[in-house]
Amino acid sequence: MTEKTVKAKPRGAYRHGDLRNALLEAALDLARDGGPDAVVLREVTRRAGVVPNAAYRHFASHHNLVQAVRSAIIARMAWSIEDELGKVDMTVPEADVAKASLRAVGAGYMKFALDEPGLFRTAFRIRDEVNWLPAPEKAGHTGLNPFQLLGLALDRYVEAGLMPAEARPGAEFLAWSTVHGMSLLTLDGPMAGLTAAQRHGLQERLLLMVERGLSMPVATKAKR
Amino acid sequence: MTEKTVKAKPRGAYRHGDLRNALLEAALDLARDGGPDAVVLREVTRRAGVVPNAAYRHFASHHNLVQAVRSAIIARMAWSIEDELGKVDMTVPEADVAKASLRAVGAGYMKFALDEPGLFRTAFRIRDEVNWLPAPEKAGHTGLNPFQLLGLALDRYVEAGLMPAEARPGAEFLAWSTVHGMSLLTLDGPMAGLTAAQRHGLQERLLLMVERGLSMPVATKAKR
DNA sequence: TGTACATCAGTGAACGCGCGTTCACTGATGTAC
DNA sequence: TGTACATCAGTGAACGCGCGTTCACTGATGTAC
Repeated sequence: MTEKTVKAKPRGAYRHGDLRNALLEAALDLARDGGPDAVVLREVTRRAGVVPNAAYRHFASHHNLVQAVRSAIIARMAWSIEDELGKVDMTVPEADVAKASLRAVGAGYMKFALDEPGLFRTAFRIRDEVNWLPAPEKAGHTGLNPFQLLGLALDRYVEAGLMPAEARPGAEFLAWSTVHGMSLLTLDGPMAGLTAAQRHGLQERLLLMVERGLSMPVATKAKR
Repeated sequence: MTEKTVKAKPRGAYRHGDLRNALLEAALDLARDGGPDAVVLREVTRRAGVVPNAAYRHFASHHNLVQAVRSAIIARMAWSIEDELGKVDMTVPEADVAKASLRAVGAGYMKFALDEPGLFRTAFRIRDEVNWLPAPEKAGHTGLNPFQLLGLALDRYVEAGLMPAEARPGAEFLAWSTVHGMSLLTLDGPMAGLTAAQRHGLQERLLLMVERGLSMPVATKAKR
């Protein structure tokens, strides 16, 4: 099989056509199966059926490739959230829409983590260098990234009168912390051994906790 | 400096005496400065002034060493939590003690993450293989590990009547998720850019959110 | 419509690197007599 | 108290590995005339 390498190489392989995307796709496959450490430049090119240094026509370095992978993963996470948001019944009263929207964001986030543990781990092992600024390659179909989708849901909370306006700044971090933490504890931590039913129960309680927590007034003494 | 390697090698280096601990200490230093990827067997032995394979007298493999490092880190995290618990005023009413205890656990956890980012990342990148069972090498001065300390604080919650007994099971995961998530967002995520004051404000709100969230009754429909 | 040419995506070979791990060894130490 | 000996912690040398990255190249493709 490996002895006839010449055969394996399609002769018309010059001008791949869409190598950049092929590399990115291969890298995502590796991340999906093996997490961040599996995203190895040489293996990526191997999968794309190309010589290792060919990657340098499209990515300045391995590090560069990995950052692109990360962005692609964040975009997919946005899809997952958008999926859940799409299920929200918009015909109910404003406050219920707001609650359901926030839940959808949290649920979509955790769903993505559980469905794609390799991708999730990859996205969060690697530090984002562009300081979490909005960028098109991280956005979902709506053009918004997960952080922005969360922000929107929280805005609805305020508009619906569910959250005091002065509690709005920073609320993303409270909400995000909880679902992010639970995702990680489920993937690699002490929650890994739970059944799906137990997990769902806890997710439910967690989202309810956030719902209530956000409605509370901000303590003034916190200003110090 | 490096030319006279002979000089650098203390002649009486046979029988190091406490090499296992020296290796562990060196590995912790590496983890502290460089995170999980910095815990490299050869560098660990270099720091201990010993030849690479000497490590194999004390650890079966690199992986084994890393697990030992992980346990040591968890123990230190327990110390940090115990520190905070030690500050709790025990003369106040039971309910206030319970609240303060839970806060102390959360605060100690986040404090450790921020004070020792390298150690924190190391402990949570590596999957625990023994399924999070209590083990002496992960315990703090009280003989309890962080998870157990959290459990105790929650027990007090129930005893003080702050939490319905049926909400107790799994409550660790709700509480842990929040502080774990915030720790990570602060270290490597979008909260990295915040000022210390902003961080403290959010930590405060987060702990308050947990406090309230735990007091709520468990929805029966969650049983499905 | 046909030919000459510049472009530049992918090739082929090689590099230096540090890693984890193995093997047979040596000689300081503690123990038994 | 002194000698013989077994133990075993640390040595020295070597291994194979896959990695990211570099260099000079080649030849299919699109463009200009």
